[in-house]
Amino acid sequence: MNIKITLPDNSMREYPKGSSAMEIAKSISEGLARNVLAAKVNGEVRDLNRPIEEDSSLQLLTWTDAEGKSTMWHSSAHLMAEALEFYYPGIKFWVGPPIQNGFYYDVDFGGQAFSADDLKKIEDKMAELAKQSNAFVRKEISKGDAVNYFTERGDQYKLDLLSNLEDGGITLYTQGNFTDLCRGPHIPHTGYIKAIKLTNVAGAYWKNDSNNPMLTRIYGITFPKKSELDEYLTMLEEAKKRDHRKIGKDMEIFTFDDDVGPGLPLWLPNGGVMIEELERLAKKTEQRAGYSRVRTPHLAKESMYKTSGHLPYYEDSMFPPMECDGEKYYLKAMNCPHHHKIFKELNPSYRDLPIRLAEYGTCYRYEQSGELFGLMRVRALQMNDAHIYCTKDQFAEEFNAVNEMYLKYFRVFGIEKYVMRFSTHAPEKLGKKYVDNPELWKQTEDMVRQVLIDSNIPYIEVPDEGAFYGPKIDVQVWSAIGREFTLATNQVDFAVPARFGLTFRNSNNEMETPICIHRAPLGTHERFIGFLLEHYAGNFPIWLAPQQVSILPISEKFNGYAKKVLQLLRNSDIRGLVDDRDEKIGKKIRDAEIKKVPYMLIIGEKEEAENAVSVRQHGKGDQGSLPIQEFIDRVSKEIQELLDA
RNA sequence: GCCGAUGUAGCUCAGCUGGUCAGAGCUACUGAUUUGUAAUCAGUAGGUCGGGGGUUCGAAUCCCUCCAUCGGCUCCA
Repeated sequence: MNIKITLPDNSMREYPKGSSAMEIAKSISEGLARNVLAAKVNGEVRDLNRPIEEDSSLQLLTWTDAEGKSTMWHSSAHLMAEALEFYYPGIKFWVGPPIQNGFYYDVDFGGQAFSADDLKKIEDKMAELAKQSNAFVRKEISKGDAVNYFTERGDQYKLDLLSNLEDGGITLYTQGNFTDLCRGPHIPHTGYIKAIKLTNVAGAYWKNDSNNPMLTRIYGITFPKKSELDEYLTMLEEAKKRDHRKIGKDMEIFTFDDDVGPGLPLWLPNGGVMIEELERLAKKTEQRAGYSRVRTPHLAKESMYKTSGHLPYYEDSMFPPMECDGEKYYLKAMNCPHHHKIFKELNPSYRDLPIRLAEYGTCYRYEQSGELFGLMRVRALQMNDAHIYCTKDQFAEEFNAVNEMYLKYFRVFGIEKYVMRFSTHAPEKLGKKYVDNPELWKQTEDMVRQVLIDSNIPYIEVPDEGAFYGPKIDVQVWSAIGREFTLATNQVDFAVPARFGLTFRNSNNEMETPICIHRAPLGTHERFIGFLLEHYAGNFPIWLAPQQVSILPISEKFNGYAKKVLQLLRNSDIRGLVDDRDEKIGKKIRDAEIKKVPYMLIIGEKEEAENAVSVRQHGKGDQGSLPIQEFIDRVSKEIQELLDA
């Protein structure tokens, strides 16, 4: 009897019932059969050698398919487990999934020491086992037999997994001397794994719960070709060079100091310039969009955070309070309550709405010490914050305008890869995790969703991740080295204004509670500049570059003219420096290139005589000579165009 | 906070199992040189080897502890 197999190109072929995907691959081409790792049968990824019993659609997965990679990495995790068990008999395994780059396995070493120094011998053992081309053998087993098997081995972890599995469809996989409870699928045999790198070892809580004991998590990655591993390692090296902590140090953007404290960044002069430029951009953009700027203190009394409802939920993330005149004061971890107080003072009528209060507010959050990470996770942060108070009728338009602002910023910064993470509520948790107002949840979520759809913004919807007071959108971006960041956040709040008793007088002369939109398109200076450092690898667009022009006199004789040029640049708000060291021009150029200064002006006898400058552009080389004023006009125009994107 | 690792001049790093181990390059400073598109030469200066305690005749090197950083976990802008 034959079955019909439909391939991705919609062609159909007939095979005897019970043919395996591998046999089908061989029938198509030898080359394909050599490269195929797993098969997608009717949408389910499966082992290649499992017989196919009915008419099916079939996709043969290779290394170029994400699912092909995952299958290989999952199998690699098993291979690693086998190597680990060889050296550390009796250790217990939790789970070993494939991840974005490679795989890990969580291991309980039962008190035996294991460190990064031991990775090499495991790698070598894995290579040895891979060469044996041991088949991954799938075996269906009843739940009872499985429980017996793992009880006998005293494996509480696999028993825990089993307790959540239904009888039927439970499978074991064995390769060489290692057997694991596993749903599969796997590659046919270990010989497919040609290059192995165990990247690091770390602790991880069992079931990701910090109340549970820690297991040892070992990360690794494998490839079907040695050359691909080399490429991957080179890529990691490159990523290291773009790390914002390294660039930030090299370019003197920021630093930390033991005496100041962990997570409290000091912005060096170059970082100060970037902050000034970002704030200038934000203020201008917000001014045009009808925002009002306010300023609020860095602390407030305990009572305000009780009113806002932040204290009970947020106390652990706030710095401990300071006692003063018999009162407790907290450093602010968010600007919202202060802004709410301002709204209240304004006592507006519906004719005054929307009211948009903006502030680059400084907040302090007591992040756990292990969470601090360069500029990305800090304890003092300045947020591009604003709160928009509007009526229900105004909400969609206001929300859309906020989105437009996000998109403008993405253009200015050349951010092409982004996703909006739209977090909604979970109906069954109304009244617990979420404010109990189903109509408003539905209404605001529908409006937000519609704005996202209308503006054609890529987004993913995540249920049960909203704030307690409303749905929110987090902007996910990816830095050039592939690190994912939540850059900015945008939240709808229909609850806290009520807690503060915020009202406006509507057209019927009744008091009504406004909806509040929290938004911070540029996130915080800390995280945003951290992101920009990696995004641009320090090669900032000229408007943002701490130093825009380096003036390089050929010899000391021209230092005077160089200073004159510098003053002209400064008069036109262009940031420059004269390199008047007693060095040769080649050296000065080299140093300016390394510092990634966008423009270098080489100045000698000819330039001084002609009131000109010789322009060299970073990364592009000699651009010829220009009259000074022409250069200034060109730079000013370039800056304007970048900001008007 | 938890698991693991690391911490030597402003920067990048040597310094193996305790005894000329306090070093190199870059930077900075001084002098010579006065230079045309990615490194001129020479000299000088710089560190109680993260802090504190201990073991030892002797510790950057071994032990304890604290701090910070890094890789993860948890958490998040």
